[in-house]
Amino acid sequence: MREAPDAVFAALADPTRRRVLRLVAERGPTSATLLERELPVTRQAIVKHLVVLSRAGLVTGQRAGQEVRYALVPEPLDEVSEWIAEIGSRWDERLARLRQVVLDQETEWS
Amino acid sequence: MREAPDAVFAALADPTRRRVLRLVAERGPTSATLLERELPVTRQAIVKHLVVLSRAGLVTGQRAGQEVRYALVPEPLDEVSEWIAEIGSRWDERLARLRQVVLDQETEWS
DNA sequence: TGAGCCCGCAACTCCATAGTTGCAGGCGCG
DNA sequence: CGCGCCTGCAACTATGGAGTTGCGGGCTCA
Repeated sequence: MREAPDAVFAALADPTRRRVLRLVAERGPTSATLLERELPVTRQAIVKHLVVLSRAGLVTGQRAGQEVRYALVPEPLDEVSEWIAEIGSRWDERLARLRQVVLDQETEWS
Repeated sequence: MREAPDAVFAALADPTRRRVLRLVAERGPTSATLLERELPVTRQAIVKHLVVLSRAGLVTGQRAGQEVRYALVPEPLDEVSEWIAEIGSRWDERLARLRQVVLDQETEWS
C-alpha cells in the first residue's frame, strides 16, 4: 500500500522472513499451512511474517475457499536496489572528485 | 570480515543507521563527532551504529590522530543486490513455467 | 451431521537493540 | 602545564519483535 522503504528494509531484516519470501517466490501462491512444513517454526509465526511482508507490499494474500494464497509482489524490492545504487553512485562521485583533486595536484606540480 | 548476508540485511534495517551509512558514503571518511551534527541522536548512538555497520563489513574505521575516520566499504551491498536478483529470477522462472502451461493448454485445445 | 482441516484472535514469554546519561582517558595546541 | 576536544567503556531504560500456546470459528466432504 504505502511505499515506505522503511517497511521493506525492515521486512528483509529477519532471516526466517526472507526464507518465507523466497519460498513464496519459488512455490508461487501458497498458504501458510503449506509453508509450515518447510520451515522450523509454527504456522502462527509464519502468518505474522506474511502480515509483515504484506504491510511492506512484498506479498498479497487472496482467499481461495478455506485457504489463503499468498503471492509475491516483487516491485517494492526495486526501492532497495535503487537505494543501494544511489549509495554506490555517491561513492563513485566521491571517487571521481578525489581523482579530480589528484589530477589537479599533478597539473600544479608539473 | 565475515560475509554473512544476515548481518548486512540486519544492518540496513534501521533508518538512522541507513542515514549514517549514506552520510559516510557522501562525506567520505568522517568521524562520529562530525556526524553527530547532522543527526538527531547522540554521538554514542552513532558510534553504536558504526560498530554494527563495521561488523557487517559495510564500513571501516581508521585512527587518524585523535579522531577515528570511518569510510564506506560498498562490496557487501552486492550480496543484497544478488539476493534480490535471485528472488526476481525465481519469480521470472515461475512466470515462464506458467506461460508454458498456458501454451501447452492452448496446443491441447487446438 | 460430524470429523478434519485451515484460518483468525489473544495472551504471554523472552531476547535483542536503539537510545540515553555519566564518567574516565588520550591527543593537541597555546 | 592546562584547557578543549574526541574517543571509549559501562550501566541503565524501554520498546519492539520473534515465537509459542491455546482456543474458537468456518469451510468441506463423506
